[in-house]
Amino acid sequence: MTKETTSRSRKPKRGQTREALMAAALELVVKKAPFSALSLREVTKKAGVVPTAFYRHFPDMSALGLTLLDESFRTLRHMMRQVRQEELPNERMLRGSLEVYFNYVRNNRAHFLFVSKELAGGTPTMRNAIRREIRMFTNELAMDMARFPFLNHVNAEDLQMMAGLVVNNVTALTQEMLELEEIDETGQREVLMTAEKQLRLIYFGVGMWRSDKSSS
Amino acid sequence: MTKETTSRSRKPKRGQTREALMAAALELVVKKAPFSALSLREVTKKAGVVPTAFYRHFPDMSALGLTLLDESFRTLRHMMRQVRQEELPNERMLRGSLEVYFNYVRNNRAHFLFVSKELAGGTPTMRNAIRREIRMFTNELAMDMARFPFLNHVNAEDLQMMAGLVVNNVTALTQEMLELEEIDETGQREVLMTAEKQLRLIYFGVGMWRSDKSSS
DNA sequence: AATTCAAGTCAACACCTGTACACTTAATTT
DNA sequence: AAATTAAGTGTACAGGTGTTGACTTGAATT
Repeated sequence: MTKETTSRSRKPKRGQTREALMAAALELVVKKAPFSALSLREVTKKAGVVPTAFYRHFPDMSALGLTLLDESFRTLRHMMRQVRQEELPNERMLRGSLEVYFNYVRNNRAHFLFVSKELAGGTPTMRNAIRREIRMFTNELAMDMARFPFLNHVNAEDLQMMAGLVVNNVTALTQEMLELEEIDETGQREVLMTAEKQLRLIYFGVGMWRSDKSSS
Repeated sequence: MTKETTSRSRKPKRGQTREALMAAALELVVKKAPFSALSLREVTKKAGVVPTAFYRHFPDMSALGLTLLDESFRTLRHMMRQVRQEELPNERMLRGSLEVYFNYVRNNRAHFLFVSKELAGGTPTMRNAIRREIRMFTNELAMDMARFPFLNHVNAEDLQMMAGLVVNNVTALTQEMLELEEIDETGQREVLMTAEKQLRLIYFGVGMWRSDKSSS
């Protein structure tokens, strides 16, 4: 009967203050300052809760930050997995993938803003966590490319280099996108078109690449 | 006689507190936190001066930030101008240019760290100022490329796109470089080599590019 | 029905923050 | 030599900060 919520560590039923705190922090990041500049007190205030209540859910602000980071990447990884398993990369699907990705960015603006700001300005712990996630994406992309017959003759190191090139650019374009107003659809379309051209250019370059000269 | 320092607004002779304040802020950015998280008081403390002395040189912290930004880009522009006027871009000089650039980054680590952190986490004013500078570099690179016979048939929009691709990547690699310890020369060499390969790949892609289909 | 306990409140603390104001001092101008 | 002025100091205040400890409360466990 009342056993819906199982065993120990029952979910917070009515008191979803934890979520409120995370949402408040995220909102402040969007419209005020980088996460590292937020104070515990203003987060709790925005969450409509007394400062000391914070400690019932997180030991300190940096713990909140790491939770937020985890949340951001968990959903992003999920989306990436879907895009990836659709088809092997080729020029045709490029446009589609980019549209899906940037649409996702658009719908998760707050999380991306949070990550983007912390990537450069966060604590070392935070920065390393983010860079590790990005490296994971790069690795997965490199693995996908390895399966592409077109690239049989390219060695692992160069595949990594190519994937890095793509990821670097998408990251930069994402940040460019985040700088645009939410309503600026023209600007967003422009970024998308630039992205497509840049990736196509990379695609051409990849086609010409020869992994000779070994790795001196 | 005593007229060495001219007319009004004489240079601060002994009291080079202004420079001390800027140096202190820069040092704190390197080893503590993004500029936006620094307090006026800790900057003055590190500069060995009483808090209220700050106001003799800057109206507030954000003014110090803008001055720091100006200083950062003034010397960077100077270096870029030298590199640029050497020769038209081609594959041979690529390695050399990259070495010069990354060497410069290495020798101005504090300034680059400052800019890198403010690019994402600074005030809107700060972010816009930085993005404007970067856009200027992109434009200049596009102009250089336009002079390249190889690229006669590429229209202006696409040149801009290509320059953007290069700048995006160099920016990302610069940040990667800044994450490395100052003593990690192996890592730095690796970044340099990756950079060279990535730009060469872009170079190949540029060679294949055709600006047809106009801009739909 | 009694008990336990997670999740909330309130009051208080020691500290750090930006800035105003009045004062000194040494150098430059007159 | 006298006057001015840029650049430094010390004190003070009102406000924000993280964190403590003791208290309340209502729902889940027993």
